[in-house]
Amino acid sequence: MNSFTEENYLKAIYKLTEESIGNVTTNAIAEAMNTKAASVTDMIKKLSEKQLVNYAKYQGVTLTHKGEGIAIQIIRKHRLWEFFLVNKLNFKWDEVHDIAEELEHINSAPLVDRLDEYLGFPKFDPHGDPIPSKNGTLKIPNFFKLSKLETGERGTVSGVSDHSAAFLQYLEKQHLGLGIQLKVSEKNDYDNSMIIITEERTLFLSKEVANNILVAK
Amino acid sequence: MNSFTEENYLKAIYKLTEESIGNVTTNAIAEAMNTKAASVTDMIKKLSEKQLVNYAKYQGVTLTHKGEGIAIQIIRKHRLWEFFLVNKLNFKWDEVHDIAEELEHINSAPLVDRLDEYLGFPKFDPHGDPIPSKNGTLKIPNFFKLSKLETGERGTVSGVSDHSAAFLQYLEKQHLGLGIQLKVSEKNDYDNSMIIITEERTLFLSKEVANNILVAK
DNA sequence: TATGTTTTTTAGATCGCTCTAAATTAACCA
DNA sequence: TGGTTAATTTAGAGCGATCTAAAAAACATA
Repeated sequence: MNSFTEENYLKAIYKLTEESIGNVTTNAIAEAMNTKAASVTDMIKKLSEKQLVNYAKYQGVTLTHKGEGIAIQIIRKHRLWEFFLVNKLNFKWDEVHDIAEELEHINSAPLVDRLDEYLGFPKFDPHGDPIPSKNGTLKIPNFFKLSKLETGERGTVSGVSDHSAAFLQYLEKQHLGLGIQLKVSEKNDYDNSMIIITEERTLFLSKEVANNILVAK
Repeated sequence: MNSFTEENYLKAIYKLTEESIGNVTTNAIAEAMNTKAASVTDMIKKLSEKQLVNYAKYQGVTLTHKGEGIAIQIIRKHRLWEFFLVNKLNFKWDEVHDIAEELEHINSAPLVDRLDEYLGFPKFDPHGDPIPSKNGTLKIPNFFKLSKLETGERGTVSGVSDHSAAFLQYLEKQHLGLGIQLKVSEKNDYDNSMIIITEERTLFLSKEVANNILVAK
């Protein structure tokens, strides 16, 4: 059995691995976990002894097969619970992250399986992130940053890369949510802002916002 | 904020208070928590500093108003989650205790309130224990030990005082569950065993079993 | 490639919770 | 009421996770 802390390290390393090429550095983990590099080194050694990460001094880490499996199961739990909170308990998508951070550490395989079944085996969580299946497979959807669309192109809002309440609430205010169809009406080269048209309204979006919205073409 | 450990101590003290008269002793807590008396003394001091228990050396403890409030909220969460597991996820009543022991420490008032609403504000958990309301009130139902019924008396199975999987599975095997109506057909003074008649069958129950079944008259 | 900078690791300490062993206090009973 | 037993507390230590400060390795670039 692994502690909450160990699980959080594995999850952080998994996510950093997705974002980076090559090994994940000590400092990157420290930043992601809001802790100090020295603490990370200690934990890495422990995880390495448990064969959950591959580690050589000064070389950063990668997850072992076993470590990756655990990380994926935690992510599965997190996303299933988010789905539950939004679709059964009527939470808004900006309210569920912190609660799911706690729920993801509940340790019971039958609970996860029954929850999955109860929810109808959902494929995506409320933020558009794919939910790993029981056996740990996860098909990465083909989403693009909205900022990559060209003038005149159309897309459907399908995910976000910033899960903060602040960002999600901003989208809410603009009436932007998953499933919204849009068309790029104008792109501004100077600041990379853009103007888009949805069924409801015309919106001005900054570079930051357009970068954090994921669309399917 | 209190740690899981602190919460478990408060819960244990609350339950011991229900069962005993006067202050709860160090040894009783140690036994309930599966730990050593010395550890209990340490924790008691900490809880006392936080004003969650009243404590004087060698005198045992009582919960303060604040401590009792926290304990009741944990019990509320435990019982709501048990109800959820049985009634929504189709777990059996002997499978839910350990999972609820984890879920009860999830910290989110809106989560508890919405769960309560989602479940239809249930009054009793799957073992017949009353679920405290949001404001912490808890009406103790008027249940008796089955062993207290006299020959010829009737009752309805309404609760259990042993929540172990072993006991619950035994009841299951005898087709005894909440709501079952029964009549005492015979009591044996020698070993305090009894024979009861339900709609379905006639059962022999030992003293131990009859002591742990609660009935409403 | 040598030197300065950044990253990472090590050493040593702290905090929360637990333990064993020993000391202290309370309770019981002859 | 004094002595024995049982309950409780104290003292001191360990473990997991964290930190700061200092040392070591890797890197970057002039």
